[in-house]
Amino acid sequence: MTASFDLFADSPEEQRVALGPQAVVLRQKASPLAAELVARIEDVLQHSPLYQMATPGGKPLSVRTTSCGTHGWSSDPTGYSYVRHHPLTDQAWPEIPAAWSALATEAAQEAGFAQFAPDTCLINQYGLDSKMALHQDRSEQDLRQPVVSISLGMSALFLWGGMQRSDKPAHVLLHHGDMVVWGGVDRLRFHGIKHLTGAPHPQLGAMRYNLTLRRAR
DNA sequence: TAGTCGCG
DNA sequence: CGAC
Repeated sequence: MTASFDLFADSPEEQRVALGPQAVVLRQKASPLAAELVARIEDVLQHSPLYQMATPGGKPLSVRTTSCGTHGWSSDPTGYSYVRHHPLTDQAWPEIPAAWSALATEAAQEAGFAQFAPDTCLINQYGLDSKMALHQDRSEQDLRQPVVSISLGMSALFLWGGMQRSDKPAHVLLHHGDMVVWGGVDRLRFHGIKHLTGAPHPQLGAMRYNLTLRRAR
């Protein structure tokens, strides 16, 4: 079931936007918390450098990616999977910053998913030319566990689709500090990012980071 | 097939 | 929106 209209997040007082029975956008009022989240990105990237992945068919992704947690999401010629080591450094992924996992657990709770304990966080860095085609998150072992996505930096146009790739997606503008949580009947909804929009971010410049916290195992 | 193209 |  796809929304028949576009959702535009232009009212700052709006805290929650329902995307489905078990999917919601949570917007933070102020951003001291978001600033703290941003500060931890630098820590993680220092030990876990961004790199460019490609689809199993060999098409490069337009985002740069890295991970933290016990597992990291990976795409390579053999398919999508979770791996325990950074493919370039061969080192174990750094720990998920406590501020990130605590916030993800809290957001999941808010969305109706109790005791969410992420073991992986995918970090996607978007530039002005980056986008993400419609896809499903389905490499996780237990699909009863939700997905928590945190937006930082420039705003972006989020595509919220249906259970089939051809379903027409709703458009949702995501801003710095916004979180999207989805699970249950909405867990396999197709989603993507059309493009960045608005002004460069004061701290991050013409960049957006998306933190996707999941339970891989 | 987490990308991109070609057709309408 | 199907096809690769």
